[in-house]
Amino acid sequence: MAVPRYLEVLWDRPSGTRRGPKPGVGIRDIGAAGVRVADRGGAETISMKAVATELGMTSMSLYRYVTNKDELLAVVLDEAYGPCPRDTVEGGTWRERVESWTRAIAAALTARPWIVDIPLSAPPATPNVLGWTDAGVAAFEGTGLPARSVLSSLLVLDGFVRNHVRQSTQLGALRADGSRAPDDRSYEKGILALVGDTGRLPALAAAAAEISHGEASDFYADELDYGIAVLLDGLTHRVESVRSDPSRETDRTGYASSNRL
Amino acid sequence: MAVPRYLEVLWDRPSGTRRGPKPGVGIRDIGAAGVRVADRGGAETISMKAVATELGMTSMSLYRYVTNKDELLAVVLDEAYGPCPRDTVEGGTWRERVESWTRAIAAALTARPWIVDIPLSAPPATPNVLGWTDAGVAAFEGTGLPARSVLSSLLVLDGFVRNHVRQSTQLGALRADGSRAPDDRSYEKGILALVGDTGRLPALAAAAAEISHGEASDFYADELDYGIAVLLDGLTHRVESVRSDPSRETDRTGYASSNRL
DNA sequence: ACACAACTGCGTACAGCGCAAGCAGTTTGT
DNA sequence: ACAAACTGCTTGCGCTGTACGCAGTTGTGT
Repeated sequence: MAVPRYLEVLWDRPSGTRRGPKPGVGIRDIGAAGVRVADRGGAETISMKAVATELGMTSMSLYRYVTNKDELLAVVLDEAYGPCPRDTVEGGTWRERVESWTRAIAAALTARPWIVDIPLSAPPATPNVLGWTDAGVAAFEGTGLPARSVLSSLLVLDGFVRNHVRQSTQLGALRADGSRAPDDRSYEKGILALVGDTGRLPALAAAAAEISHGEASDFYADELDYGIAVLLDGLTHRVESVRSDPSRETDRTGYASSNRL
Repeated sequence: MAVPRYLEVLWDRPSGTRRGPKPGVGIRDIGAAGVRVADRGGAETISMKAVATELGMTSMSLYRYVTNKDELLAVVLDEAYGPCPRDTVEGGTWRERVESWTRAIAAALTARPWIVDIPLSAPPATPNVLGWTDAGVAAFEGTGLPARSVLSSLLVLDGFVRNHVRQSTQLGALRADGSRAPDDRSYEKGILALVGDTGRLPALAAAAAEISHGEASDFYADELDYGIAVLLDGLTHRVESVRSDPSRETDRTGYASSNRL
């Protein structure tokens, strides 16, 4: 189970001298080409042919750089994320750092909403993606949380942001080019129209009714702010409990609920 | 923008009398067939041909029931979720209800991890999916949270669970058939091997090192417990602040952070 | 200098995909 | 009786990922 070649190249680890013609393109070029393709037509337009054509090659030439489409997607994904701006996790309290890290991820995903549609069968171990994780870990410095909890926290934050972006796109509040649309509440109204007269799902119908006759709002920003606030409050609670009882630092059973399913 | 026909049928809304031969299958049969296909080979094996063959039809016959693959996926998804067990949101405190709702979703997704791999371009307005949302809204009854916040909370919870299941599958801690594998920490060790000698990403390398020489643990359960605990703590904070200051009930600017990006 | 190995890029080929169009047979309303 | 509406099917098109093999280029070993 050696490290795949495209990863060696991405991490700039030269593997001795190479014979044969110089490669016509670098992997970063491939990633950038894929990003250009996806920026135009979304994640599902990333095909071997499309990326190859963008580079002026044929699709089969691409297989000299990646062994299959999954690797191509990983390369494109890494390029799409780009490097994490490290100043987002410098200075301030841990809570400020974590919040700004989370908002930086949200900004990156918002700029290219198709990122969350890329189907990957394994977490990519690429420089930029891991760079974001590294910055996230750094943001939690000084909290006293054990490493495992820090990574779990990053997963929670990242999961929320990813779902938020996906939902915003699906509801039309976020356009493919990253610009935002006003919330016309058509979704809530559609739910009302569909569910209202069936008599089923009374709780949801009531909620939809309550929402649809309020004043207009910015779905994207409101949702993001709410989620981040909830998550940070939860993390604060966690950090404070670890600080008041440092014996819990390596004991994660403290928060395990009794009714595991 | 009328309601698509497959939705009308899913919601049992008969549309007058129909001429011609009786349909050979019902949509629920189609959904069940799709679930059987995906149970065998994952979400990406759900094709028109595969589902049709499972039903003893040709692929083109399926188009008499759904207009495109997206609708087929929505039908399969609805069947895969199944109805929400309503007793999970009855009795107890709101926190207990919300926790058991979240764990019920986790159980449903864990039983069929391919659910999170289904690519949908719009949130499905199908009975079971909306039924889960309805139950989630009901779980929040009595919290005093405004409807919009309740839906936002459900999105946060659902987003976490989805990402948790995806991550568990990708790391090998959750198998395709829903059974769980022990955490061999191969991912952390892979990260260490790759990042360790590059010298970059020191925070992540330190975290991976700290994790990989601890005792073995159950990634799936630990991660799920941690996330749920963090989220519920955050929601509790939210509920308490609304209760102590009911004027915030319809004012969501209270938690908006100052540094929107 | 020369052979060989390694490498790049390309052309061809194949199975599978989503789906458009059209056709035969069945059921219903008029 | 007749037409409208419906089901299930066959055929076909353009697209996908990728296996295979070949020509040309470059470095290494003798």
